[in-house]
Amino acid sequence: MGEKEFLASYDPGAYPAVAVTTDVVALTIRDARLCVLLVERAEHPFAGRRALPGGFVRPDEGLDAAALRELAEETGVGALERVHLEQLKTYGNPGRDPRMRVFSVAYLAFAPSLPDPSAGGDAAGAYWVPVEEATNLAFDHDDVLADGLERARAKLEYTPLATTFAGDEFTISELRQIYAVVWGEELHAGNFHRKVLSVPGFVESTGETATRGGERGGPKPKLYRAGDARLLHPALLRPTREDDVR
Amino acid sequence: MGEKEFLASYDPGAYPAVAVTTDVVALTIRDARLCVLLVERAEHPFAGRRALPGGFVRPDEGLDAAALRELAEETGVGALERVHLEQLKTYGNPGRDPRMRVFSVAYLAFAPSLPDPSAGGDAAGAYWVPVEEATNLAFDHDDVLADGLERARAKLEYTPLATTFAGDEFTISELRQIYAVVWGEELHAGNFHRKVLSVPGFVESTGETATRGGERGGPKPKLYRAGDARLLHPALLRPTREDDVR
DNA sequence: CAGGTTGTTCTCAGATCGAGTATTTCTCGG
DNA sequence: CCGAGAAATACTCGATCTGAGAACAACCTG
Repeated sequence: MGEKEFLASYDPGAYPAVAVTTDVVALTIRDARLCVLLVERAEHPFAGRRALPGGFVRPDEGLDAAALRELAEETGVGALERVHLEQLKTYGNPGRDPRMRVFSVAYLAFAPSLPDPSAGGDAAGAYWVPVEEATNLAFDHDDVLADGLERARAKLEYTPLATTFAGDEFTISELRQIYAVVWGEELHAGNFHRKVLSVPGFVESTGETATRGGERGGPKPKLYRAGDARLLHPALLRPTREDDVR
Repeated sequence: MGEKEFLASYDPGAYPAVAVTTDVVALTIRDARLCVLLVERAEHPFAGRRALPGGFVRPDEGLDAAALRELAEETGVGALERVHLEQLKTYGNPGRDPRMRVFSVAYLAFAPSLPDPSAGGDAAGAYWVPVEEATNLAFDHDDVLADGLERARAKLEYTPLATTFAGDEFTISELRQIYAVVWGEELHAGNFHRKVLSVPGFVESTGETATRGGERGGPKPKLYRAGDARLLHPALLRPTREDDVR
């Protein structure tokens, strides 16, 4: 019966204290690797272990605002205009924090390549780690990261969010690289090209051309910017996986 | 820095109390209408208004368990084997409950047609309401319901969850009805038939035939049961919507 | 300059889709 | 008991989409 059962009988202090935090799975691409932002824990539980950045939701702060603030504190502000931030899932198993009942609302963030976070913000020990190396995290953050990665991979299929990993202007090949890195498999260049240009609103041409060809040769590619689509229609599906049955 | 910032400086009682609840968007199909389970509030805030069923998460209870318990309390147990329950989203804006800071973890449930809930359980005022009539709910439950409906509609596209609205055995037409009711539009019978049978693992034949034809005529349809697929490959897409751009 | 790489466009066969038709088997109201 | 209408299922057809590969020119590096 909604909150009413609880609140009708609510006696402040009668219940054990609970805390609500937000944790952020912030993803970016650096050197053709998918990386996640981690911090090193100094304090007691899991001291020395790496964890996702996060923290307490303040009394008058919304959840989205709390996640955005945490991210800004770790990465240094300013770069935050182009990030995409969305709620991922809430984790609240008893015992996930050894000290008290903590509910963590996890968020997923996509960011273009950012400078090393150590420089700005009050977070001394924050850094980007390739996702394959981000194991053995504190709390249940291994699970959170895994859920975030799966969500990110799925979102690339039917939303234009891959463009938030790129700069303002990008080439089709750079976009393909993003898909390849996040999905962990190469894509057919010709088909990808055709597909991207055929989905309405995915990218729009700037009319310009890059000043240089690729690293190892090739013509100067055309430049594009993100279009106005919110959903890709039809979707860009991952190469067939076998995990569709069981 | 995870929970550590908060907990390092945590002084029980120094922070205003917060509460965590679960609310359930439980959907079923009755009389060819998509219905949601609502309860009538008796107590103070929003007294007399309808709300989603939900309640306080107990100290040693996980989130999924809390949602399942709430649902069982409202619908009467027993029927719970065939329900699908998944986390939807967490709502925690300050002010969403006028009395104190409440975080609500919303769940989405799909259930086959159930008996009227008033009969069983301790919830006197629970009943199924067609979703179009479920407006003006307490708290921010209008938003929660809207999010749940959108999620449900999307999930039918790429998962076999529509079968959880049906009984153990069903006909292709009954399945089509479910899609039509949830999506709010008719589907081409022939194409739907072809599609369902061509997606591996969606349904499997029981070899049996219904004992009767349709209400208003037609041959006795074949019976099927849910297959072992977790994802539909390729997906069953909704007829083209225009809300893909903006 | 030569060889290898890349951006971009085409081709082609196979799968899929929307729409419509055909056929057969029912139910129901005279 | 009959005939009309409805539904289950199968089939057709043209348009579209997909994956795989080839072609070609532009461009880098050495």
